[in-house]
Amino acid sequence: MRLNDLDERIVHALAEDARRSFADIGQEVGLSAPAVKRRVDRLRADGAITGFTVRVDPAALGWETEGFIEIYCRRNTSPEAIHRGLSRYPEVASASTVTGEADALVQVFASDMRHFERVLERIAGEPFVERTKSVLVLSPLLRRYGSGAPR
Amino acid sequence: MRLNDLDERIVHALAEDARRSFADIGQEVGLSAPAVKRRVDRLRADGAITGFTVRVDPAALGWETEGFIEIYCRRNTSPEAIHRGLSRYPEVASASTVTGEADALVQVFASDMRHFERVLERIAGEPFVERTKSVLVLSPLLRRYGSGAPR
DNA sequence: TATGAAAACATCCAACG
DNA sequence: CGTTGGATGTTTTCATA
Repeated sequence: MRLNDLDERIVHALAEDARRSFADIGQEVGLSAPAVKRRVDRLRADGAITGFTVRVDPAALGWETEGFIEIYCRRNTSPEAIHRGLSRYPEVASASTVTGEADALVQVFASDMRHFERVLERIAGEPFVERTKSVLVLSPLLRRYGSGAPR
Repeated sequence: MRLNDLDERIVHALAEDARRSFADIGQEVGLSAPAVKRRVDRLRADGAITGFTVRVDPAALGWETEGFIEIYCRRNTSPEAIHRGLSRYPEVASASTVTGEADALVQVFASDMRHFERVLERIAGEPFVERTKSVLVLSPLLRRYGSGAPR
């Protein structure tokens, strides 16, 4: 799908502050509050906007330990099953199915090594998980668009 | 700083939908709306919450192809050198040094496979890079938090 | 099909207990 | 931290181009 100029400016405004009022955004882009809302509703319905989220500083939240867990699933595990299984963990920041040997790559934030280990063990114990392989982040070099989508 | 269980549940609720009302979140965590707002204000002031943003479908913005590149560096490559080398690529969304066999894990968004391949080749040709190993994202299952502050 | 005006409704937030 | 009430924001309805 293609965004027009007005939509792009609205998305840009929301990207900077997703809690700005529609009236406020409307003033910036030259529309009334209802007009902005209608466009945002349409963008959500079309799937261009998938949601609104909070930008957090992991360290400030006490999540000092970051790592990636590669998951090797049992045969015939659906992506939906993986999603269901992983979405219960608040420590999971992102997850994707990937090409290559592993089936999924999961990004995890934990308060410390003990916490990370505990999460790893619980995920490894999920019924759809055959085995895991994990790497710890030593130091984040770049976090341009974060773990989310780029703008 | 340390945040308690209540703060964490509030952040989690906002991560799922940053435009939910404070009253709504309050019901979930067992607090009144003003109490939730006070905590959110404090989390913002402390830098734990750095803002609110919109989650956009990368495809809608023309970023159809996502992948991770593991970088194996030459001996004696500093994290700073990796950072300098990678920060010139707008396609690089995040990068970290990691434990394990590879030295760094790099997240890349590209417009399509050809674009991704071009970026991969250019990164592989960097003087500090010995070899690379990459996986493509088949489908993103979960994308919970927005970006933290770049460090 | 998209917009603005207006009204009904919900939410926010500063002051107070 | 909860409650209150005036201010502000949201969302539906309706008329218009």
